[in-house]
Amino acid sequence: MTSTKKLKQATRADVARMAGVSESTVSYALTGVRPISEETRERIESAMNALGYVPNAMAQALASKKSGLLALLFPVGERGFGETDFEYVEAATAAAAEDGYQLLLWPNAVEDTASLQKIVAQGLVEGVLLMEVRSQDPRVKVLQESGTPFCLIGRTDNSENLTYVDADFSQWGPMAINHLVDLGHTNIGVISMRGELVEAGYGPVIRTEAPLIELAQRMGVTVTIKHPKATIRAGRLAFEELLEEQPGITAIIGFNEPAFIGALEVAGARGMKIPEDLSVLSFGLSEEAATMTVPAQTTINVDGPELGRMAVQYLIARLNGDKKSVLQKLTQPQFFDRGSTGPAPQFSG
Amino acid sequence: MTSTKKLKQATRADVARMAGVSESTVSYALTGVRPISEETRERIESAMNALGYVPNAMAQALASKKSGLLALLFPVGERGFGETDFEYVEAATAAAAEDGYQLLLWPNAVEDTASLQKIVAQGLVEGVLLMEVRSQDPRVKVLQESGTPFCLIGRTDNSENLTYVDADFSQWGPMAINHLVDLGHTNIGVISMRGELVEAGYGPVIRTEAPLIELAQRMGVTVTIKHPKATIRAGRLAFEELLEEQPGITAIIGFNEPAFIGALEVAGARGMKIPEDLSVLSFGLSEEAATMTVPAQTTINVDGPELGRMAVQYLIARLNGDKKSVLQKLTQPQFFDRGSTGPAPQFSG
DNA sequence: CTGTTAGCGCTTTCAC
DNA sequence: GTGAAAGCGCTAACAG
Repeated sequence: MTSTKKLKQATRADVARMAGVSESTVSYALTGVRPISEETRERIESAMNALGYVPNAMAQALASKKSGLLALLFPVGERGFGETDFEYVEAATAAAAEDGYQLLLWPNAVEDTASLQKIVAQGLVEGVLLMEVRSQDPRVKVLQESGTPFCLIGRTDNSENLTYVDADFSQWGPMAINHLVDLGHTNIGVISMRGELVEAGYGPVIRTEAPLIELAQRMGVTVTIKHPKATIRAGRLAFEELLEEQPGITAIIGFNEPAFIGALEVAGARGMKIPEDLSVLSFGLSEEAATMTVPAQTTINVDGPELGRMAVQYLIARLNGDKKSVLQKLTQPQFFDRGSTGPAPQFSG
Repeated sequence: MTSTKKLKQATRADVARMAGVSESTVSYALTGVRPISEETRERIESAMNALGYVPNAMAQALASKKSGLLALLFPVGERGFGETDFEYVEAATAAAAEDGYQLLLWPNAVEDTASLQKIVAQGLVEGVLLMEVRSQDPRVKVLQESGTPFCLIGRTDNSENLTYVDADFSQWGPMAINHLVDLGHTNIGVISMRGELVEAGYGPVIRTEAPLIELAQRMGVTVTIKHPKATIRAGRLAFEELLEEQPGITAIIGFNEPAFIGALEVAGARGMKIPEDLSVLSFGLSEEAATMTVPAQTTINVDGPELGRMAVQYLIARLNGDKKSVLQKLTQPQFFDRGSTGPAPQFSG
């Protein structure tokens, strides 16, 4: 048998009876909200142990209007930077557990606001975490109107008054440029995300590219950006174009995983050695992926676990009644030097 | 403001009052458990719409003893085959949602049976899904004793009477051997998992290696298995040893991601071309990782989504009172030919 | 310091 | 077909 009969759990009434006190006294002994004599407390505790008493979560939730549950809303079919996603989830779950909360997974299409509305109206969860936030995210309004506390992992365009955590993409470009310029590179290519995302105003691309371009200009560095589709093939073409337009390129930055693989294939096919002939650096590439290439890739990444953790903490702060403080955080990028960048090659011709 | 004041949800009493019926009639209208006159039903429905009524999940759960929640117990700090994990979770979540259940994430150490016990005693969840199951898994006993229905993703040694889904590892080896033998290979190396796992009787390794060896022998194929630690360095050494012992090796199978990267590095350094000089095949490598290498890797994988989905379905079957049928499933391996295997090279010397 | 007493919002038996 | 009423197990005033 997979499961034996479900044995009946002891209730507070049982404990009260056995300890010879009232039910409420048992409650207060548990919460410590009011003083209990040492002797009573002991009687209650031994009764609880004897009965193997564990408070019923649902009754507690119903009576107190606190379920101890947080929802993690993750859109189905929309993946951010690959597999890093699970890191967020793991870290968020752990952070929640630390404060006595549990995480509920809610897969949901971004547009499906009807379900969202229903789901929060059920009163099951106390607060909501939003992943894969769009610059115009319809879910935000629904949550605001329902009065459910929430925290974004990411940002909308208009997020001044929202609670959120996000990667500070504005630092990624400058970090990369500085690193490469320090190595002597002055002509850099970028295999960025597909054009539609840029046109759609997708936050991460926009916030990354602008400061990158700006710093490059200030430093007198040539930067050429391509926006191929997210396929290996498109990446190959993009890099070939890049080399055509800028034969002097000595470094490339990738922000589009499949396309960047294509670019690296072309580099390999042309006999360009990494990092001797070409320095290579990826944005937002998971450790697993970064170590699969030969050589492994130097990356600039979002700190997923930190993001997940902070989001939960902010949300819980709101639940605890913090209505006033501005709870917004941009996390520092992580730089992993795995040796795929090196000094700019000297030109022989 | 992140959140406006939480507006009071209409209750069933409100609906009943507005529709001019009793509370219980509203309930029955909702569940359809007993016949309701067309006219009454309409009055109730319009009242519900007018009030924007949504049943309170917690009250429902308390009264009916059905929370609609399933727990997904995933051990912290123990990762199976890399990032495939999230696939299981996503698929499981979706499958649960289809049947009106929600998935609760419970990070938990395998040994922490005390927390597990407490957690199921709370009565919050109706059933439990176990990931990363060990051959001797202490959590199984706890769940059995508590009478909580559960389903394993994986297997214990003694799982005849348990509900589980697992990858059919016994097919992986033969599938790989057949594929390689078809291509003419007769001397094959395996970079498998670290030795401790084998000694500890870790299911996936044991179940994979034995049939692989057996079939190889039957087919007269030389197979040499190494069990390096899960590091690139260990993998390099292991492959060098392999080449030393078996200079005629023409194909290698990887079941240890970091180590296999090391092996591939050595192959590259020695100028062995894939697949011309060396055929390469990986077990349990995620698509992302498999496409990062050049060339991309042919893999034999567990069908994560299928596993997650089936696990939920089996669990729900148990919840629905199916106590008798044997609910056990071994899923077929997935073969992805990405071109890293090819005809065995002809010896030139 | 402790007990009494209403509920929380819904399910479900019993009765008409 | 419909209603009344007794809980589910716990919380939180309100009373000492």
